Amino acid sequence: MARIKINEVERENSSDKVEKILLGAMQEFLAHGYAGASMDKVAAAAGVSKATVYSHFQDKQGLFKVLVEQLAKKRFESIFGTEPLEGEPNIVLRGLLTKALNQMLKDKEYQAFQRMLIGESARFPELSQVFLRSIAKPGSEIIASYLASRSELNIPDPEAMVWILMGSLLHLVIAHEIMHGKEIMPMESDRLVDALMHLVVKCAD
Amino acid sequence: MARIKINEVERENSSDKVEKILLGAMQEFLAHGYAGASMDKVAAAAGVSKATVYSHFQDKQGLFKVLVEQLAKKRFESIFGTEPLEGEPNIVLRGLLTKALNQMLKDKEYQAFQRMLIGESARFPELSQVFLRSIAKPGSEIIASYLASRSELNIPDPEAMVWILMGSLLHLVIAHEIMHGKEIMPMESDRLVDALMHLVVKCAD
DNA sequence: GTCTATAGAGGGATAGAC
DNA sequence: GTCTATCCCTCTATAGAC
Repeated sequence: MARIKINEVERENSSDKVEKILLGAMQEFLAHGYAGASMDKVAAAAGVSKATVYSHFQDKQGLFKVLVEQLAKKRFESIFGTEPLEGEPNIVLRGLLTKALNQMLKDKEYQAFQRMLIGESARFPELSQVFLRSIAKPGSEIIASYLASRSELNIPDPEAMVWILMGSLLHLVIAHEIMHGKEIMPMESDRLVDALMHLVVKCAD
Repeated sequence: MARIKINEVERENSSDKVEKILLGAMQEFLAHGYAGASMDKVAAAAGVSKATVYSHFQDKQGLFKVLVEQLAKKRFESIFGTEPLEGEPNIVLRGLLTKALNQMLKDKEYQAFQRMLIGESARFPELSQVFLRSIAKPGSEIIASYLASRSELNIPDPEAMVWILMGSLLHLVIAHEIMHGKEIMPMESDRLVDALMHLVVKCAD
């Protein structure tokens, strides 16, 4: 009985450390990229020794991959946590675009994640593919099937329309937040969403 | 006379080395990012000694900044080398979108540049701003003033429309080439351009 | 101006005590 | 499982010969 308790506690502590390491790794890798991050600083940020890091993860690459997959999973769940899309496009779609854009514009962790994924996409192509498969694609499909379901919108190619919608939002996030260009190329979120809604809704012949 | 000749030759050789170093730096930094690039390999790729690199550039950061500014300048000139936009939107605009998209999709150096700029945009915000100021903004303005000049298009907000157009193209380049997602999220260039042209041209009330 | 050689710091990864 | 101490390598940057 006492023995079992000890085992449970030990297992808990061990899992605790794994989470602390992943948290420290997140800080380091998101801030400095793969090559710029150091395992010493990961260990320090996690509050453990470097040897402990290596006892839970094979090497720097292994830790990095687990971290990215974990972050992608987290984002994935936050997408599928939304209720299914139904109702008036002029309200539902506008709400969706506004909410998605404002969330991306505010969420510094998301921006750092996106920046790191793109920055490392030459060295770690599988990881950017994980992101596309688990986040970009499912998100696109949800919106595409909504657009297709609203036949009154009369959209000739809903899938292409989704590329346009997502690309427009992405462009604003990259130019303004990731590349720090708010002052260089100003554009109001609402103005962009208005223009998109005009294209989607008002152009139904 | 002979002296002058010698000086000229020496000056030429020196400039030659600077260019060779910048070329080597381009290979290294585009392939591995700032932190992942090593000055030894830059020197080796340039065919000079490391000390020579440091005699022409202050340090790693200095070399990196000069390189990025040079690359941005090169791209800038290739944009302003295009003749001014005039004529039928259905031909001129479609041609522009198709050409711009296909060029970006083919040009591996451009993709690596974009990847690096985004990847380093947290550590070097001024450099991504150089890119926005010297490439993204001028390009946008050219297209915006063309759209505004064609009053028959009846575009309520030409600047917002440019965000949408450029964002859509950018999205395809990032998802397909930079993040290696051609197979995961397929989309034909022509299909995307068709959808964009439909929105721009056919929606003129 | 350019080289070789090297200083000096910090990186990833592990051995061995507990 | 976790730690401290350490190995060995590569990195940036420079000193000094030519």
